[in-house]
Amino acid sequence: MAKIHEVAKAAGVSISTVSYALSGKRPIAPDTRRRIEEAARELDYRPNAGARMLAGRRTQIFALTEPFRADTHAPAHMAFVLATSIAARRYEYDVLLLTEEEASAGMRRVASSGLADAVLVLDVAPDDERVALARRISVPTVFIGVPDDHEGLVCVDLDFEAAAALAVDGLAELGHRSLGFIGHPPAAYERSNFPPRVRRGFEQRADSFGLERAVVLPEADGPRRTGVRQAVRDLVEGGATALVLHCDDGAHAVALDELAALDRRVPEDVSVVSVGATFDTTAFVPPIDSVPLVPSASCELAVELAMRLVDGEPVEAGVRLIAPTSVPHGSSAPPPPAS
Amino acid sequence: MAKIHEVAKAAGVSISTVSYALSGKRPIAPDTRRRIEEAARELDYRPNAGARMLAGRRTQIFALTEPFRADTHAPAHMAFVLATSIAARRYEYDVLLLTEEEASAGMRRVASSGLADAVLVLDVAPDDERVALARRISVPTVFIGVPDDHEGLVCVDLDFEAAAALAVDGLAELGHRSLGFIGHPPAAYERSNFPPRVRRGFEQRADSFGLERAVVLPEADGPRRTGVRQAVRDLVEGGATALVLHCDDGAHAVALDELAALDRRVPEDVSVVSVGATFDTTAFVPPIDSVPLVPSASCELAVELAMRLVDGEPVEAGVRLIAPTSVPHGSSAPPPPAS
DNA sequence: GCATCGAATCGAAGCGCTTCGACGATCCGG
DNA sequence: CCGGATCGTCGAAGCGCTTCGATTCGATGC
Repeated sequence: MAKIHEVAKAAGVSISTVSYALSGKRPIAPDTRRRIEEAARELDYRPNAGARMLAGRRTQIFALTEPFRADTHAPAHMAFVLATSIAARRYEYDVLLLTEEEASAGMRRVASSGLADAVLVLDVAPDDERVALARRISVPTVFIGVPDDHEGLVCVDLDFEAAAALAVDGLAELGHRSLGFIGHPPAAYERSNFPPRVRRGFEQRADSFGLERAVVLPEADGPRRTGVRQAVRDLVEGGATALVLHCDDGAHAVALDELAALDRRVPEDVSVVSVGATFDTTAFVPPIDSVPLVPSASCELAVELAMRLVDGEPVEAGVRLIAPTSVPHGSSAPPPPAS
Repeated sequence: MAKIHEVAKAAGVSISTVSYALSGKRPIAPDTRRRIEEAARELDYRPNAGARMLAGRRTQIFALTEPFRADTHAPAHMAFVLATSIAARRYEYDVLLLTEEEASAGMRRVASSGLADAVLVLDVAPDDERVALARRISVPTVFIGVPDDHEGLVCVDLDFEAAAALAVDGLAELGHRSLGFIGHPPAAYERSNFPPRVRRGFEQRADSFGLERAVVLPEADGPRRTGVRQAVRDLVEGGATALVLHCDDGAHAVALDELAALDRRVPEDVSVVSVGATFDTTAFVPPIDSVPLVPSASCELAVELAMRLVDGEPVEAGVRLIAPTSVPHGSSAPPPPAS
């Protein structure tokens, strides 16, 4: 743990010159800068974090609040945490993780102790308590997800409605007239902000095309997933020629398994499209068309906005919706000729 | 963001008195302390993190390095991160998350900038590069997991060998003479430190009882998990009357499904015991006996050791293995009478 | 040849806290 | 009733850095 003073001595300059050389905030003669950089490298010098925070009024830390509730879908959440942390590092920021009840209490604590320059909010609930908190604290806050009441907040998210609509578009274009939708368990529609948006997007776009549509939200009924199997059967037997899936990877696998059990080929007999998946839909048999939820897209934008706020640049409050893209893998085709 | 100076003025004392009253490091008259606490509460005062770090030589931060590799089993890793963060909060510590390549680079960075008081290492590989790093940096480091070369390191982990042995004990006592073992995919035995330990524990204990045993490490072959199904069939048809499972929850579910498909009842025809599971084995049908891996146990011990190191108390280097416990749920029984 | 200017560097003042040593007041024993 | 503990409180010295204003020096213009 070398100190700036030692670097200064080694390079034969004053400590302020070292500081300016390393931060680049004032011009330094090329030769001097070289000597300083070399000394710093040799001593493995890094500015002391505490001193830097105190003097520089920057902590270089983002607080990431992510409740990690017991029933959360771990892989997706992990993907967001990872994506945020990678995006933050691009700006030389570290990520402080606030989980569970600390997601709120920690947010307050971190804000009033000045431990973080900004707060990023993940796993947003429709009536999230962190919304009120965000309005109260003086630390810039960015939501990755859209709470019901988002007045005055900065929010970033995939345009889930458009994503579902995009899936419907593709199927309608292929000639499908009757679509089935398999969603998350009903509880997810209370707890999370996005499942209702996907459902709405599906329903509204299907309606606008005058398509028949049916929505099933199977319960999470243990590892056998009988709910999902039943849903597939009901939808297919009800005449759906295409399924739109917005559920976890296990449910995807089970749905495909059930289609196979029913002797329906994908895509010849039934088309399948996944919406809002964070996992790899090419790992299924067959690979599934996807309108994915890309964590890095949301997180990078969120981090960029957070940086702008930290830098005091003007950032308009409001919801930034990221346009979805469709990634085909051959799991949709025209419907079979009516039997 | 009130400052200590404002609290002092509000309470009519000097700032050092405020500091001592709030930290409890010197006796303060009860009445004075009350006034100070009240003022602090009213102003929502929290010591500035940077100033505290600088003056107090404590950052109140643990760095948690967790690579989060793409192929890691998200739920288990999330459970460890969560457990660590909860354990840390008990000591008023926050957790800084270092993922991916930052797991190593960040460890170095954090150590030399004094951003964290200690480093906790998760998802330990047998030949983990963080081992060398840990020896080089001056920040106390605790491993949750046991790398091959752990000379001089402080490591904490479940005693996986004993866990597998415990499962074998139970089955042997019930009279089973032939055991099957379903493990993780072969790659996991290179990448992670604990699968080989479970396997070894199983084999050695089975051998010491003179039991027949067979080990299968099914490939992760996509959502259909045909490898696991095949493994179950092979083992059962090979005469195993009990299965020891050390694999992810999906494989558990598939294994049970396959047993049902084979018309083998659990536990009447085949006993099933899970080893090292972080998930809830009572969610299966039927609920499965478990010798679980309890993240909070490892993480709490790790955090306690880290605290001792931070406090300069003597901590002996070495591996601390946590004794396993068996949690029966009715999925094992005596083997069926020989047919 | 002298005032002027810009570039490069330096010194010193904090940032907000913890902690050390000191000090006044109160208490006790003798 | 005085000397010495003891208790509670205070002032001031840092912690290691950033940043502001000042200074130095060679180059430039007139």
